[in-house]
Amino acid sequence: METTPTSKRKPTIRDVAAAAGVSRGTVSRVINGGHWVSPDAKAAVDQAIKTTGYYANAAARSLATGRSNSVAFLLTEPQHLLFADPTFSLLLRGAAQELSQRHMTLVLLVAGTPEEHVNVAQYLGAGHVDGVLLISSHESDPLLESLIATGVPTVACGIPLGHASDMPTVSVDEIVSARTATRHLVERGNQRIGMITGPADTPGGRYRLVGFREELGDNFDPNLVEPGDYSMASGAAAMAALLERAPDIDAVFAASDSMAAGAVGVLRKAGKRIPEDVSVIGFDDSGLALTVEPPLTTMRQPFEQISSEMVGLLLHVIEGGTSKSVTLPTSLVVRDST
Amino acid sequence: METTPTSKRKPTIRDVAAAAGVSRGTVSRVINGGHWVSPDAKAAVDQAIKTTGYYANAAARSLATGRSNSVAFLLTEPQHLLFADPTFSLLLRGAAQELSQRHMTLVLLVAGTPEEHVNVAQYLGAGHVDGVLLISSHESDPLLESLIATGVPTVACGIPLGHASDMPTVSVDEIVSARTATRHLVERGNQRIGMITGPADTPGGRYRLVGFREELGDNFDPNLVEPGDYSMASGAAAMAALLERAPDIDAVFAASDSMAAGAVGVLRKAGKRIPEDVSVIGFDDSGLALTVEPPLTTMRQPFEQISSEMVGLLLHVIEGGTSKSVTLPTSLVVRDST
DNA sequence: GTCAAAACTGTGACCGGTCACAGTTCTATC
DNA sequence: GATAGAACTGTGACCGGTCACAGTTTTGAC
Repeated sequence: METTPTSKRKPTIRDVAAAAGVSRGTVSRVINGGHWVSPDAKAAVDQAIKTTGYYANAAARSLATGRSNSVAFLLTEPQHLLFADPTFSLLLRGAAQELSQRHMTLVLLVAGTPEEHVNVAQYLGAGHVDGVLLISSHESDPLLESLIATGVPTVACGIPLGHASDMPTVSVDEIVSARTATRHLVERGNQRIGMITGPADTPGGRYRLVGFREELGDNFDPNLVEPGDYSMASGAAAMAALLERAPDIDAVFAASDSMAAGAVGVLRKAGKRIPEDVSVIGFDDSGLALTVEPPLTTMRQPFEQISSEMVGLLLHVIEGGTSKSVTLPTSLVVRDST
Repeated sequence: METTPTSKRKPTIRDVAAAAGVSRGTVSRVINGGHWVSPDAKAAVDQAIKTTGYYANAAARSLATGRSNSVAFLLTEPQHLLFADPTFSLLLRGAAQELSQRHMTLVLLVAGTPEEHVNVAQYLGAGHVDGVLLISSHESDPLLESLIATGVPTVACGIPLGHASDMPTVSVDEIVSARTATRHLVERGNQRIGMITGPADTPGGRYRLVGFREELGDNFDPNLVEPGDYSMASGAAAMAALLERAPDIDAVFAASDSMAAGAVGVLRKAGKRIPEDVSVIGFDDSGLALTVEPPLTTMRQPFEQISSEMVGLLLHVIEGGTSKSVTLPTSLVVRDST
């Protein structure tokens, strides 16, 4: 302990007030924008803050104001899927950035196991955060109920199945996007088009399949549909199943880039050339798309915009504004896999 | 608004006390373990908590106890590198899991830009978290100084250059690991072994090169070393540079799997077969290693253990315990790229 | 020179918990 | 049946801010 300048307890607003020769109230005013305080007083306080090394105590402030200036980024996936999906990372990065610009903090909450569910419910109930960014939600998720019950402001990414109108959402038009992807394959002349879907209890899992089916119309063959869970491994497994059931398959639409990447691996091992023998299109444009050989054609989701819109909406609701939902467009990115 | 049970303000400990017919103190005791309270009183309080829907207010508790029951997961990389590196995700997941088991919360802080640096310093200064998990630190990082200055308990991942003894750390033996990787290539009979290093101002960037050089001894050729920044793109660029400078290169050791993956892409495009023409070994075993074709031989870092040790050490320091550092072993995982 | 409004400042109450301490009841022991 | 100690309970002070309000000074218009 050669250096012991940390010996004393942290300075409080009273210490600063004393040092500056003013009252607590004046110091508080300076901290919060400095309106209605004389230049002299402000200068003295600024100086005192510097010399004392003062930081406003977060807990005390929260207690007094009822605001915490932080929001939760809530993931409800089982752990092993969480970070496998680059989608989350993109949203996380975007949200963190957007929030930090507004001097708010992102608290990452993971509610994978039932045990964690109660932890999280407790945490949110304790008023630890001002709002919640709900990232992935499966149908009839119990957490959704308790979120609605506690009344904490929430914005969902994608429209939670069964709770379409319970909270503001930011989403892409799944059906239109899926139709665009499917049409792209049709226009390329593919005849036997398969699909690897996401879980049926997620909006992306359900509605991308709807779009796929709608676009194919009479050519839709339920035998060419295989479910996955968005992970690369599940994409590989699904592709293997499809290949076995329908060796003549000449194109596949995967509901995520990860699954598309898994599918590509299987196809290559099976001796198929991409796109000559089988075309592959993914969904997300998650950065992974470029690392696959060949680079994936995919439906680009505007993640930057999604996270920024989510934060914007959430803050608006927190401030007491009325809630509304936003739908953003996707775009087809053609690369070498089709 | 068909259901409006959320109308009234949240119940406080006083409401619970009143409902249970006991005092605030007794309620507080029940919440915190229930010692020294009669079974009758405890039952009444438990019941009252349920009927009122009470949750202890986090801010009030923090203010009174001086603890926040949350720790920061602090990243200091520029944004674009952050989530490209799967390493972070692994550590994040591990830490979140470990903390949630102890009913603590993980707060993700990103300090990429200088502006974010001051935000973060402020946040930490405000006592918002009980401790900090410092993930990636470049030499002479200003944030490091302010961390040390504010005296907030911190545990670093990897030994921060220039601050070796200023805080507890959890790390792997970089030099030994790099020697093991290099020896593997030598034992395979490779003669012209190159290396793609990490940034020289990070411990992994510096010491993995040291190990590489030590192991090669007189066979070390500085011409076969090219720096990267751990990203896939930088790995590709470095590999291209090496290939141009030394077309006879027959093996390459990359300081991360991401860079190895980038290198593999370039090698394949250059018509090199892996491992017949050029062997590639990575570092991390980050999950990416398995997605590369061929699957990467790599040095496995025990991320699960690293994050769990970090959390353990940090909590120990927070509780006032003495600090110590931990070094964990890596292991060679041989796959098809060597 | 008067007076009202604007600009500035200080004070006490309050946010919702925890904690130390004092007070009460219950048990066990001699 | 007195007494010590353990088990249990309630009270007031306190954590460190914010806020409403009251009080003081300055400004400007007539």
